[in-house]
Amino acid sequence: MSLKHAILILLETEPGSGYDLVKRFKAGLGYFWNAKHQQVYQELKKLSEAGWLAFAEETQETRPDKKVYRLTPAGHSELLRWLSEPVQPNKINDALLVKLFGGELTSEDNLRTEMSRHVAVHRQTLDSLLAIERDYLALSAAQRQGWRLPYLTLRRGILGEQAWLAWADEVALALKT
Amino acid sequence: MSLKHAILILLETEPGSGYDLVKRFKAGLGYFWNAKHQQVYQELKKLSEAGWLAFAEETQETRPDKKVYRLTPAGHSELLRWLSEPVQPNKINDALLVKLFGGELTSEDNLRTEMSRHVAVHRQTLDSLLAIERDYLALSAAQRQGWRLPYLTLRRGILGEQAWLAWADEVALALKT
DNA sequence: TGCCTTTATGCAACTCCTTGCATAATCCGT
DNA sequence: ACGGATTATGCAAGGAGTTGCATAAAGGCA
Repeated sequence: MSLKHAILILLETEPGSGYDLVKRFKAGLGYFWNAKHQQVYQELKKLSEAGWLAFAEETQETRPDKKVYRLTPAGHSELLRWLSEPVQPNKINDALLVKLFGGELTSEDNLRTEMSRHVAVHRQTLDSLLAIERDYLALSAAQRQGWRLPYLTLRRGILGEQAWLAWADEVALALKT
Repeated sequence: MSLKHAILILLETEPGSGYDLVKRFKAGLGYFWNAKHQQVYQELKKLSEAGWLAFAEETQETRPDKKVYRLTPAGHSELLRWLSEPVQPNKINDALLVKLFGGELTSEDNLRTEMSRHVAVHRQTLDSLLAIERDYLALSAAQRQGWRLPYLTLRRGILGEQAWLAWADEVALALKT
């Protein structure tokens, strides 16, 4: 999987600690790659052992000490290798659809409630993605240049959420009977 | 996770062997819940041990023997319990977006090639979903009734793939520079 | 005759990911 | 003064999912 490579990408841009990475995941990459803090720490350990990362322990006085990780040359070339190699198309595992598929066995009311719970989540995600898009579009053309590719991933999030919500409308209509 | 429950749903509709289930996954549920044959067999074993499934060994003459699994009453009530309980919103792990996010480190040509590979896959998926939809719409209103909810999951697939392809057009435009 | 596909199931070993717990200092609000 | 959030890292155990291998008989095609 590519948690490894997501971490390499983030650290390539800027070295940081596990804790930093978790925050950076939440701020951006996290919309299309999920990772709990545990997994990040475990992966950092493995990546160090593999020789792709090196860390320096930084002693802090008012904060707990931290390990600042950065790519080694081997890590850098591994990242380039991965980028040049095809990634496999995403596999989907969507429990909500499983539930809907088998929904004859439960009440429509239950399905409607479940749907509205999910609609709320998706609407909120869409809102925050649109807020990020507004910030991006407010930048000067020169500044936008650096975020060109991440912006395309943001667009994927926006179009994906909009399609999800359009689908939810269809479902609401079908369950109204 | 809900591979367990996907299997329960399929077997509730009709008992079958592991081999049957794998085929049924490929035919329908597989568009939104992936499982390799290994995992299906492992899961069937666990579900039997948990008392949610029972199996009968069927001796066949011209074919290898098989185990036909069906829900026990405990399995049935577990399925109802699961259906009545909220499922958590889906987490996304999309390696292609990770790659695009870090795409500055590689050539645009590489990104374009990668995208067209994925476009081909998504177009094909969309085509087969649309073919299934045509079959569904050709049914009589009475027949359609039984597939009402699975049809909604099919719609999710169709709208999702269309949105994906619309996004790919945006990306193609952005990478044309 | 020889080879590939289909039917049918499974072990073993591994990686990936989640859950629960644990520690410890500091900052901030009430 | 007390409690909760923030900063910072990690172990241990287990569940979920992948990869590679193994077996075995029958059907279809060239």
